[in-house]
Order: sequence, then structure tokens, then C-alpha cells
Amino acid sequence: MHLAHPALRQPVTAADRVLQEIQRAIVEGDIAAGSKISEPELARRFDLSRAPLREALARLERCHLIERIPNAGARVVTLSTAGLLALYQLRENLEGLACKLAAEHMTDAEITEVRLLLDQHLSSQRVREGESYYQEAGDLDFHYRVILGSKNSYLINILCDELYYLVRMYRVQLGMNGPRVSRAFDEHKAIINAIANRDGELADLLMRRHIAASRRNIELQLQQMGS
Amino acid sequence: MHLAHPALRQPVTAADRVLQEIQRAIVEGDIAAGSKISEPELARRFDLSRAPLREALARLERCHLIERIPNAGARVVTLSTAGLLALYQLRENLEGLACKLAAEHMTDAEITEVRLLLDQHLSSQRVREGESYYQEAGDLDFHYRVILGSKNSYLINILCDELYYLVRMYRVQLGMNGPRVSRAFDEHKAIINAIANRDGELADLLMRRHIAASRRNIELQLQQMGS
DNA sequence: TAGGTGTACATTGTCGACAATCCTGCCTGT
DNA sequence: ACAGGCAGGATTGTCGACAATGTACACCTA
Repeated sequence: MHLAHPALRQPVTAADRVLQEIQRAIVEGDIAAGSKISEPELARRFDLSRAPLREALARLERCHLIERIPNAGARVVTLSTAGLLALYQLRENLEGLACKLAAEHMTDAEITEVRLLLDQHLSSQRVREGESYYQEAGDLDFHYRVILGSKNSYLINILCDELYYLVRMYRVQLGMNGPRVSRAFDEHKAIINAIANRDGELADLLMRRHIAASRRNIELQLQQMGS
Repeated sequence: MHLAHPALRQPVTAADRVLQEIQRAIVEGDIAAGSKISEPELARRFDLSRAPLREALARLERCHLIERIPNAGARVVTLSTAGLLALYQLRENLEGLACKLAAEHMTDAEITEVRLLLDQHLSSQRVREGESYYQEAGDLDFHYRVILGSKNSYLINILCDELYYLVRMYRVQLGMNGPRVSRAFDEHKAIINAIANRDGELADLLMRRHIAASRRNIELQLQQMGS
């Protein structure tokens, strides 16, 4: 039960490299949502054979960025309100559990580190007055730390490898940068406090609320775009 | 968001077939836990080239039956108390959530069908006095139905595709056939009743308890084997 | 004209061989 | 004797070509 997971590992094989490139391209909408994936075309575009490309596609399917049908090809997933709801239902539960476990298993040193991280976010947020950094890397980074703190390898795998990129895709493509930034920061602070107090139940509750609020925020955005 | 998932789909490609064969072999201990996987050997054994085999290995990694290290090969996972605990921690939470959602989303027809299924289990159990069928296919089948009833595709995917075989592996290799059978049946009955009453909170609670009891049962078995 | 059928094309699945990497055991030097 | 390095063998990663399957368009028939 090793805790270092693939996402942090730097690419060693050609399939790893092309996977990261395609992941980024899909998450940022460079490859349009819902569009068909052509193996020969991508192989030419990234200048490698179909073997490593197919390996990459298999992993893309694993993190729900594409859907494959045997003998018929692959399509990039489409964003939908139903999908968002299903995704966040899961996140609420899983990250709640992660908080509960983190309250049991995180070391004091790890907790201190996360607090330092939050302070960095705060200053960088104030200095730049732009929320994008915080929302982009920071928020996810905080969640990342807490998830790792759960020390449950299956949970870590699901949240950091399989759902992570899909969550990012929704946030990036819907352009999340609203006024929720400072509130999110306070919520993070409250969560790490609960973990530090070894109050798993409270940490669980706070994280669920935090994610529910985030979901409502994105739902609103989706609604505005739809109308 | 389609709800029919790969596990139910019959194999259409060579990779599908060999995947199912290796899955069964690992789950039933035919390929020993912890043993190294040799691609050339397996390719000869199943009489196909390495391309579809590697596809199958990728999916085996996805359901946590093997662990791969780049340029170094793959090993079958080893069973451990820590792994079992982590796995069941997750199951308690996820299947609890599945119950809650099933209470909201299952149709009356689906509920009736599950009840019929339970009655079948009961009679077949009484007739044969052997618990293996029930424990093997039946119990998992009940869980299967409830999970599908949640109508959350991500949740279904995680429980039915990624964790299902690992759970089976623990149960099969530790030879689960204790006196828990009739109690498990009653618990199933109580759960489906709660779902029928649309009491998601109770269904959640009952399922968590049900799985916790199952976990303690297996832990006991593991302890006895260890000593 | 609408529906079904057949053929040609494109795409995916599979194969066997080559290249790159890692592990093993032996050899050498201190 | 032991540590380090060096070759040999084996394994994994990648490639280009072939086979099987699915798709689309034209054609024929009713």
C-alpha cells in the first residue's frame, strides 16, 4: 500500500507523456468536449505510433475523460448538469470520508504544512487580487493534501487519479473565478482546524458543506450558460 | 450517462476474453497473490499476442488486481489486513451512499425484482443447506442491484468495475462460508425494506452496518489464518 | 420515392519484430 | 573478502503492417 501515486510521478514512457498532453488538451477544451477521437490523427499529431497512444487512451477512459466503444472508437465526454451532479454527489461523500480519516491519520507535521500552504494562498491572493491562481491550483492543492492525509490508497486513487481531472474539466471549461474565493479560503481554514483538533466528524461535515457550496456555484454558472 | 456497464457486457474482443479469464484466475487464486506477471508467458498460455494482453493488464490494474511499475513489470496484489480495512472503509461509505440514492431513484418495479431475488436466495439456501451459492453470487448480486439502483454512473463504475473483483478476491481466497449467512439475509431484507419506504437515511445506516459486520467476519478469518 | 442491400472505405483490433530498459551474475580491483 | 562495474540475458516499450469490424454511400428493387 504505497501512497505515492501516478499523478505526482513524472512521465518516463512515451505513453505517459502523450497522456499528460491529451489530458491537458481535454481539460482545457483544446480538444472539444463531445468530439470524436481518431487514433491515426492523434498518432500523427503527437508523432508516435498507435501502441502508446492506445495505452494513453485506456488511461483517459479510466479518469472518465473519454468513453470508448469496442470497434467503434472513443469520444470525449460531454459536460452536463446530470453528470456534474453525479460527480459532486460522490465527491461530497468521498472527500468527507477523506477528512474523517485525515483527522485520524495525519501527522502534526503534515497539518502544519497544510496550514503553511493556506497562508501562502492567502498572501498570494491578497497581493495579486486575481483569484485564478488560488482557484486553479490552490484549492485543488488543499483538497489534494487532505486526501493524501487519509492514508487510504484506494480513496486516494479514486479522488486523485480518476475524478481529479474531470473535476478540473468542469471548473476550467465553465471558467470558475467568481466571488467564492475568500469564502472558500475560510472554509479550508475551518476544515484544517477540525482535523488538527482530531474532530473527524466535524471535518467531514465541513468538507461536505464546502463541496456542496462549490457545486451550487458551478450549477449556477451552467444555468447561466444554458440560458 | 449510460448505466449499462462493461461488467455485464459479454466479451467481444480478444482482450475482453483474456481479461475475464485472468480476472477469474487471480480472484480464485489460480494465479497466486503476490506472484510476478510475465507478459510473454501469459501470451503463450492464452495463445494470443502481447497487444491484447497488455490491454487486459491495463484493465486489471484498474480494478486493483495487479500493480504495474514502468519498465519493471506487474505483480498480482497481495492480501493484507491493512488493505482489507482500507477497502471496506470505502465500501461502507460508497454502498451507504448507493443505498441513500437507491431510496430516491429506484423504481417500484426494480424494488419488487430485488425482493423476488431475495426470496429465491432464501429457498435455494434452505434447499441446499450449503451457503456457498448464496455467499458467492447471491450476496454480491443483491449489492449489485442496489448499486445499480443509485443511478449514479460514477458510483456504479467504482463499485461494480473497480472494487468488485477485489472484494470477491478477499472473500474467495479467505473462504467465506461461515454462519453469517442467515443474518446477512435478514440484513438484506431490512435494507430493501428501508429503500422501499424511501427512507434513505435508514438504508444508508443499515448498509454500513451490514458491511461493517461482513468486514469483522473477514478480519476474524484473516486473524485465524495468520496465527 | 422509400427501403433494403451490397460494396468500398475508414477505423479499430491484432500480430510479429525491433529498440530501450532493467535485472542477474560474474569479474575485477583494491 | 567485499564493493563496484561490466557484460549477458530477459523483459518491457514501441513500431509498422495486416486482419476484422463498423460505417457510409451508392445502387437496386418494390
